[in-house]
Formats: sequence, C-alpha cells, structure tokens
Amino acid sequence: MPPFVTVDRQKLQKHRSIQQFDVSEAIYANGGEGLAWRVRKGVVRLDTVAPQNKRHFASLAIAGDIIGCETLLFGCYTFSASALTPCELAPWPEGDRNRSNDTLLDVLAKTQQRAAELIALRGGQAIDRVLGLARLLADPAGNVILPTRQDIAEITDLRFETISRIIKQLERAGTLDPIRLAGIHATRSFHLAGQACPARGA
Amino acid sequence: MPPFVTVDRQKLQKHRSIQQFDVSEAIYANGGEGLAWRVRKGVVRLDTVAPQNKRHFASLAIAGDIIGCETLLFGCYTFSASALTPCELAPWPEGDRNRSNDTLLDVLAKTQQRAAELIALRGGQAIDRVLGLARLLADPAGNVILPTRQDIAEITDLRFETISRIIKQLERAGTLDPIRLAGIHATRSFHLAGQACPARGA
DNA sequence: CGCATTTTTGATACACGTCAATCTCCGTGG
DNA sequence: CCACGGAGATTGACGTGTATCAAAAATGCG
Repeated sequence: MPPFVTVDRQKLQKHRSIQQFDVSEAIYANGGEGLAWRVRKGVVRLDTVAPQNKRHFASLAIAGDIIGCETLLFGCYTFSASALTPCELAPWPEGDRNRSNDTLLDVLAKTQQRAAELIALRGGQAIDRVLGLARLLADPAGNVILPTRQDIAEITDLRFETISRIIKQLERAGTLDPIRLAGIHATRSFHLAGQACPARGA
Repeated sequence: MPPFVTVDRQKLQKHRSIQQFDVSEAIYANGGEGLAWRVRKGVVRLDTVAPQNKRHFASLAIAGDIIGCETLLFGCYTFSASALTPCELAPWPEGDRNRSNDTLLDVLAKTQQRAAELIALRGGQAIDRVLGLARLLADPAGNVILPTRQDIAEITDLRFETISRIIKQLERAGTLDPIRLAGIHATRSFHLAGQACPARGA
C-alpha cells in the first residue's frame, strides 16, 4: 500500500488547487466569499442557515456536481457546505481546458434533476427513502459510503433511530452488505445488491 | 365587468405570444419540443414521468420563474408541466429587450433557492408544510389561490384527507380566511393572516 | 336540474417518533 | 496496557401523527 499513497501525493501536487475534506468538515459557509467548485469525489451537503444559526438540509452534491455557482452572481455563498463523506473538490470552471463539458446550462439542467431526486427522497415509506439515497450515492459497482445515520435522517426527514433500524433490516435482507476491514464491521461502507443501470424490470 | 374583459383581450393581442392555461391543464409534456417559458402569473407544477406514465411531483414554478430551460440544451423537455392555478406564460428569453434581468445565472440561483424551499415543504409536521406552501404561493397582500387538495398533498407528501383537515383547522383558527364570492364559500381562494415581507419578529 | 368531482368528516390502523438504555468503536491519558 | 469518556449506532417499549377506509356533503359543470 505505500506506493499507492505515494502516487496520490504526486497527483495532489500536480493539481495543487484540489482540496480534500474529511467527514463532517465544513467546506464553506453561507455569506462567505469564494469560488465555485466541482465535486470530484464524495458527497457534499448544502444547508440553508436560519436565525439562531440553525441549519436546514437544502441540497446534496455528488461526484460531478458543481456547487457554489451563485458566488459568480452574488459574490458570496447562498448555502453552507459540508462533507458527508471524504471529499475532493476542484475549482470551477477549470480555466485551462476548453472542453467545457459543463456550461452554465449543463449545471442548471443537472441541478433541476438533482432537486427532483431529492424531492423523491422525502416521500413514500422510510425504507424506500433510504434505499433511494443508497442508490443515488452508490457507484456503478454498487459500492457506497453512506453518511452518518443522523445525516441520512436529515436528508430523508426521518429520525436517526428509524434510519438505524432500516439499515439493519436491509443488512439482514442482504440488500446492504457491510464491508469488513480487518474483521471490523463497518457502519458506513456497504455493497448494495441489485445495483446496475436503472433499466431492469420488476 | 365587460370593459375589464375588453382590456384583457387587447393586452393579449398586443403580446400575442403570451399563453394562458386553466387549472389542471397540461402546458407541455416531457420529451416534447418547445420553448422555455417565463411564468407571469399562476403556479406551475413540474413532474417526472416514470414507466406506466406515472407522474411524480418534481418541482414548482411561481410568478417570475423560468421553466423548460433544459430544451435549450437537450432540445426537448425533461419534465412535464401543468397548471395548478390559472396561469399566464411568456416565451423566454424575451428577445426584444436587452434588460436581461434573467441571465442563465439568475435562473440557476433561483432554481437552487426554489429547490431548497420545496425540500422544506416535505419536512416537519403536516400543518407547517401546508402553511409553508400557502406562504410560498401568497402575494404580498396575503391573497393566495391554493392548488387542489390532491395537488397540495402530492407537493407535501401527505394525503388529501389530511390536507383537507388541516386547511379547515387553519380556517377555524383564522389563519386562512376563505374569500367568498356571491356568498359561496371558496375552497381555493384565501387571505392568509400575518403574511407580509419575511422581515418581522416573532 | 342532475351527475361527476372535489371536499369534508368520522372511525380505526399502523408507520414512524420519542424516550431511554446499552453497545461498539476510538482516541486520550495515566 | 488498561481505565476512561465521548460520539455514533443499536435496540426496546410505548405514544402519536398521519394514513386508510368509508360515507356524506358541497361544489361545479353540462
């Protein structure tokens, strides 16, 4: 494993503008000044900040999403951002390349789509909400790092006890398979069964 | 009242591109081709269309919002749109004027904000969801035309019986005051008490 | 004026919330 | 190395807000 770490370090130095964030680490605060970012890895949570500094879940950004665009308009962030899983962000737009696969119009379309998905995560039975979130966050191989029970609860508008019960239930049903490292039962890393392209019959 | 109607007709002819829609009327269907629109009056509902032609609430557009932007990118609509209250739409962008108060960036920022508001409408107690929607749809004077109970239910992820009970409860509490026309008790038009700019203390 | 649609209301069931205890995992310091 | 403590997760018992089912009333349209 040492060589892998070395490679990562080198990559990091090549693009020195890339930023890393740990779980539950703040990325930026609403009202603050800064850049727009592209989420390269991980899951980012966006919150509105109400009086008394109360935070309310507002949106989710996963790999490929752009966050903080509104600074290009207002000069400051509208929401607060924090890392739900280990994250890697890069400034956006990437000035060097002209490929421009992400125009403002692309970002808008993706934002609308993401919003519709989040709306769906707050409706229906609890188990479907949790499964929906797991599917949204899983990679094509079905591997997924879930946020904490508390964060899942705030995303789906349920209680963390309910989330805990449902994840256990999905584990026992074999839908979620905890990934064990050194024999230790992981609580966040799973393999999600039946995960593939969303084109399969009932 | 005849003169009023005449005036409206004239306005309509002056801007012949303006479109009117009645309650529950389809505005456009997903996959179809068409323009982007600016909502001038009324409330528009956007749905994702799943297999078996099942519709799922995806988003809401109120006066000032832009809908159907994705056609500028994909050439067709991503969602289906229908009128929740009587609506008036105008093509966007308005080519004639250069004021451009609505750049793509403005639309993106507003879309994010609207999405966060809709997320909030699907969390917390039923009464707060209904009140939240009423506040979102009310004009500065506090007058509001609500969607049908069924549509409110789908927006807030509740059942229409629950919506009915809660609106009655708000009526009895005086928070919602039904507007009577010719002595008939309206079920959609209300005056919302304590509605003003969102800048007032507790 | 009559029928379809929407809304209201009641009785009952259940999914999820609430409260509380326990357990696991980890970092800290003696 | 182990005692300690805190954060997150699990589990149980019980309460409640909303769903569900059913029926009637109000509204609106042809």
